[in-house]
Amino acid sequence: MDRRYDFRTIEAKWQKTWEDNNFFKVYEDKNKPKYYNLEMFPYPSGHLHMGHVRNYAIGDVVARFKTMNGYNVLHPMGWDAFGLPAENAAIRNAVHPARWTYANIENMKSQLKTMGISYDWDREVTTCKPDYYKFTQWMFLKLFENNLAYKKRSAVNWCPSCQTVLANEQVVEGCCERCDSMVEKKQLEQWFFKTTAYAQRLLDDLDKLPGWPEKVKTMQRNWIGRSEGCQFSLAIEGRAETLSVFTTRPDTVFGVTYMVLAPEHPLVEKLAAGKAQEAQVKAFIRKMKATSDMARTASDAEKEGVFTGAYAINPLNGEKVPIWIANYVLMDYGTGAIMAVPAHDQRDFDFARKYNIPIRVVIKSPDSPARGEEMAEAYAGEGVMVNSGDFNGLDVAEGQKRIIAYMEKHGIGQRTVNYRLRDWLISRQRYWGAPIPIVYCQDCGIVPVAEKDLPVMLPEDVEFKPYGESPLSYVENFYKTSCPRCGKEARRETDTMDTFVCSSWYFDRYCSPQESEIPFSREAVDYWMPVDQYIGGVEHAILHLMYARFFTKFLYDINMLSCEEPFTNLLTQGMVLKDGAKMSKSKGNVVSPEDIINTYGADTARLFILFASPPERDLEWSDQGVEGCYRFLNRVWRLVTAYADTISQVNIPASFAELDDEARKLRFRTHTSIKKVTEDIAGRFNFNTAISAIMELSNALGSYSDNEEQDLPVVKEAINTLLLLLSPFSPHICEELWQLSGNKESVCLQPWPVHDPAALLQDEVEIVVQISGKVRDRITVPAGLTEEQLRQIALASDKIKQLTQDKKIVKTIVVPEKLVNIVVK
RNA sequence: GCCGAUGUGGCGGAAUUGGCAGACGCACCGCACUCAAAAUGCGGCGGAUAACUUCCAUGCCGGUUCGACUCCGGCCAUCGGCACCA
Repeated sequence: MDRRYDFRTIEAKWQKTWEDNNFFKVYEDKNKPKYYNLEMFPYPSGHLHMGHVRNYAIGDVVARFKTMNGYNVLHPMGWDAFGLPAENAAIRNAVHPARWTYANIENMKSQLKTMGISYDWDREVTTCKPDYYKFTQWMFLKLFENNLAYKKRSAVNWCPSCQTVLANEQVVEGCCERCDSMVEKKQLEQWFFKTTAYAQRLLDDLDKLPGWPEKVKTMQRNWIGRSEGCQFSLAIEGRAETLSVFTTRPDTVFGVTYMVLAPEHPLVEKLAAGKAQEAQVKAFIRKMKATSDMARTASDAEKEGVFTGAYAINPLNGEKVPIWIANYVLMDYGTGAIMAVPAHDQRDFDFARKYNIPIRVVIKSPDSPARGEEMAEAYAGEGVMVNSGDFNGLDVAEGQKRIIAYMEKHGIGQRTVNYRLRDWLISRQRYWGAPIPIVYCQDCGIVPVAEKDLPVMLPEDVEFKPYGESPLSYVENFYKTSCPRCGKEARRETDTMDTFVCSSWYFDRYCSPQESEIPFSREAVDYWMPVDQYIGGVEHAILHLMYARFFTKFLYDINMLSCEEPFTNLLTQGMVLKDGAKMSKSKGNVVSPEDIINTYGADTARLFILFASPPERDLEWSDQGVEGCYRFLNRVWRLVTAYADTISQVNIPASFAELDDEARKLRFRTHTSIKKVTEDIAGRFNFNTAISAIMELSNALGSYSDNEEQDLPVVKEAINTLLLLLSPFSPHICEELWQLSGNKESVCLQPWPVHDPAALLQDEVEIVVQISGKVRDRITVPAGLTEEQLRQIALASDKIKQLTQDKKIVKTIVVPEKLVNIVVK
């Protein structure tokens, strides 16, 4: 047989075979253990990039490996198809977002198919199709029904370039996550999902996810930002209103020397009204409005503020303290007001020094100054309370408890927990998204669309230009409707939903994607969910992964799901870099997957991307590395085709009797490779080392030259093993070679090989002899010797004798099968 | 500033439980095949040294240990996340 490795023909052939025979179609099968393997579905930008290739190559190895190990594997793919790029492209190229999106999906799907991934395409989910977004809207209605979707007017993040509002999670360092424009604050009435109602569970249940990277859990914990303390009220001198503040340090309440409100605080104007400071206060508010959030919240920003002219009364000591407003207090955390304790809070300290406000020490430790004037910085450490009336002498922890108890007893305040997490702002003033199923009626107010009337169809004939309002608000036959409750003329909500809503439940839909009356069947999700292995980029650590967890908990609560967490194990893959930087058009360092697949084939592309580094680490793209993997597959091709005819006539016996040295060495390599590859894939996803073990097997086969007839079963076993082990990585070439060497059934339907422990036994092992930890000799000995025997052999070695002759042997350490260490003096 | 990760040849990386540092691949060098080149095959490849089976070497300094890339303490650098969160 003398054919060269024609990857083009081979890959097309096997992709067709798999497809024609529905190889990857799965059904619920109670007789097999299930395995739900999921890669994050892509946004259909039109082209596959290397990050996708890496993501899906990793996923496919896991899927094929699990299938060969007897699992019933669900491995679906779909499209996160709503979103801004489609709309922007529509505006730029005068093409409808739907057409643009569907064309992209078609293109990416065919690119994906050339990768040869084992997807069950019958389960394909496309979030912009009415049969899907019908149920995204259904989710909204359920949340609304359960008081978890609400509308409110507040200061929201506005991206002037995207012309829409953004959720908190979508603002990165004050800029829009998508387009990097500086985000502005706007007062708008918007729809929110009450994620804060789930803050504690989202936090607690992270502990139930041992299969998640610590890094991601930490990021979510920080994002949720739980802090314990108390909230209490202060009277305002000469007014009926009270001022409410949150603090984590109630033990320092006797150290309060002033109060601070956020400039946006609703009380500010009232407090300053008629005071000498009124003009100053108004000017400061104006200035803050003009300052971007980014500039204002930068930690190195200079603290500034003004006195309002009003005073509050400290409820614990009756003291009158001035109320200021300052840039360093934010309206959207806590109550938008703080008690300031300059002696024990660095921010308050900086501010007090600048404006000559007294600094009073109330926590004293042996190594902290006793007087405010002596302090160089605030003291936030442990100590005992001083200058605190009846509470003097208590330590920080005890003081906090006692102060809170006192406040609760006297109705001043209570213990509270505050979260940094905000509710999820889900309305978007854009066209290409799922319409929010709500109607506004003059008489009935906010009325949800009836379930039977879903989906609220996105109209097609629309002018897309964003004017800061949803394009739907200009489409009369969309917004004009009748009230679902009273039937009178009413107006539809014209905002659409954040696309993260769509991606918060798609993994449930994959379980039964054909359902038309319900979002998913209970039976199907009970069989498949939760996802056993989820794979995707770490950039979703907070956004998507927290929203999906929120949805899952909600669906559990309304008895739609039996699991409370959607993803049991999470693998966050690293980025694909070129010349040390993320591939991007602007840097001109993009390598196109299409080119690579055309030049070397999908098997090579997949192999390289898995070989170049472990999946969680960033991967440096190397054209020469790709070349090396291509060479390796060519070597495998030559090796196997050279043997194919011979071994197709050979049977592998149930047990191997007498083998000569060469054959035994080859069997040893075959079985160590099985063991290594299995452990590397199953145990720790180290595909790079799994591939090197496969290469070692191939090298061993290559240098095996002793072709006696009676040893051919050993060769056949080695070749079969090589193909089986390599098949999850580079499936097409393995299918072809598997067939060429006389096998009838597809390689990917074979059971995963199991190593034979007997083949791993060696008659001889090399042990290292050290003197005081330095290698001084190597001796080949029979396997299985006792410690004492090894010690004697080591001491008997000429070299060791010579090196130890005038030394005193203090002790010897023996590690069986490995080493002897002789400690001398 | 806080939290987390990472740091090993010319390069990507390996060493899984404290036991031979550098597996596997790339690059490079030599040889074979060839008129020649490519492809392929064989061999070499951390540094020092004339040489060795000698010494040095896993970011830096120190410690524990018979033995440390691995454990402990202190630093440095790079990357990522959070950042006036009261």
